Amino acid sequence: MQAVPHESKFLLVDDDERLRERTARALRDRGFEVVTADGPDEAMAALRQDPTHAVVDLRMPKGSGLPLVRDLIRRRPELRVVILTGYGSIATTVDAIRLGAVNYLTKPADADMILAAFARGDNVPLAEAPDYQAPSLARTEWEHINRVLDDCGGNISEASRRLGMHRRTLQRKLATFPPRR
Amino acid sequence: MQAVPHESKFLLVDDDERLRERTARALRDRGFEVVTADGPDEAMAALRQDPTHAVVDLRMPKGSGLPLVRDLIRRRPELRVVILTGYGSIATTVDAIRLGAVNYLTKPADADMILAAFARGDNVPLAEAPDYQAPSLARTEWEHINRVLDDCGGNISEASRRLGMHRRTLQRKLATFPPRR
DNA sequence: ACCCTCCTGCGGCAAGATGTCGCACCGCGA
DNA sequence: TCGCGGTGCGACATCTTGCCGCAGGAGGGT
Repeated sequence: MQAVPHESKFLLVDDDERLRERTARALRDRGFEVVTADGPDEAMAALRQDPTHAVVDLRMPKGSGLPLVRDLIRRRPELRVVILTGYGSIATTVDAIRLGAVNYLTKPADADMILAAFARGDNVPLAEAPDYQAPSLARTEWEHINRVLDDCGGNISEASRRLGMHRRTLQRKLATFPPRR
Repeated sequence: MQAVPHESKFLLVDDDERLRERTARALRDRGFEVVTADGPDEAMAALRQDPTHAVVDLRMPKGSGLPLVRDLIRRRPELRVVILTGYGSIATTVDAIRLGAVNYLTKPADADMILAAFARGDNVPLAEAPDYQAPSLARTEWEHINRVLDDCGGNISEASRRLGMHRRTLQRKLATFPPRR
């Protein structure tokens, strides 16, 4: 697995400005150039700055990011795209890969995860020994909670509603295992 | 989403004979031709019977099904392949899609799910409204349990160990929500 | 300022779920 | 036949959860 070339230029597409800028900064700190866009139109326009890699959030206010992925790749076939997907929504991930994305990322993704996704996306590891380890129930629960919580922008009440659990319970769970970040 | 043509011929690749034959029968009952294989070698050999669609289990005793997917598609580019993946192991699913598989299925998959996967795999639904519904915790827990349990061949003790929960607890959960099948 | 709504954190209690024993039984291979 | 591991189930202590309630804060509308 080779690393991402240092002269790469990233295009970040996400509607959440805070998250986007934070990630952008993290990538810049690592010496990469970064351009950002908060929606499909801006993203297409940003192609003029010739990014080499793109990170696209699949779930944006103005519809799915899927058409954007298609358009980006159509316009710039050499552009390497990874998608940011909310929950482990495999279905749309699969769609995105079919459209030419090289990899996917689940939502709370930091700069290192992004770089790893690109590095890994460039070559399909055929030899990979899938010594499938069944994740423990506690672990999947934990990840799902984190994902939904992140998806609700940290809103505990909202997250508890979506998760179908009592707010007090979520609070207690979060107190037990402190959420990352 | 168009249906799978009636003159399709399926190739089922799975090391579990019972499951394989059961699925084969289900597909034959729906009027399709079916050939089966219990491993990569048999699968490649079965290409001589000119299947149009293939279902490949990614997790087989002799290593990953990934190389097989690649070889199948390389030899028969027009062959439509969907993969059978254990848990929501997105990573290998993504690899398989990159290799040219048209869709994926999670493990306890019946004939109808297989047909649906093929039907859906033929066209990427760009318009799909991703009205992401966060699945409830209970639901994801339920699905994960089912997957692992299936993966352990129905062995409750083994599944409880992998899930990190007490056997008695798993028993009780299974008694409450009866597992499908 | 006022009201209203929503979110947050937390205490407490009853009800429910879980961990941990133990026991009887069964199938299988040495 | 023995040992091993799986299964189903009962009982009980203990942890977890649901469901109250309350106080405080942030934001919007009047």
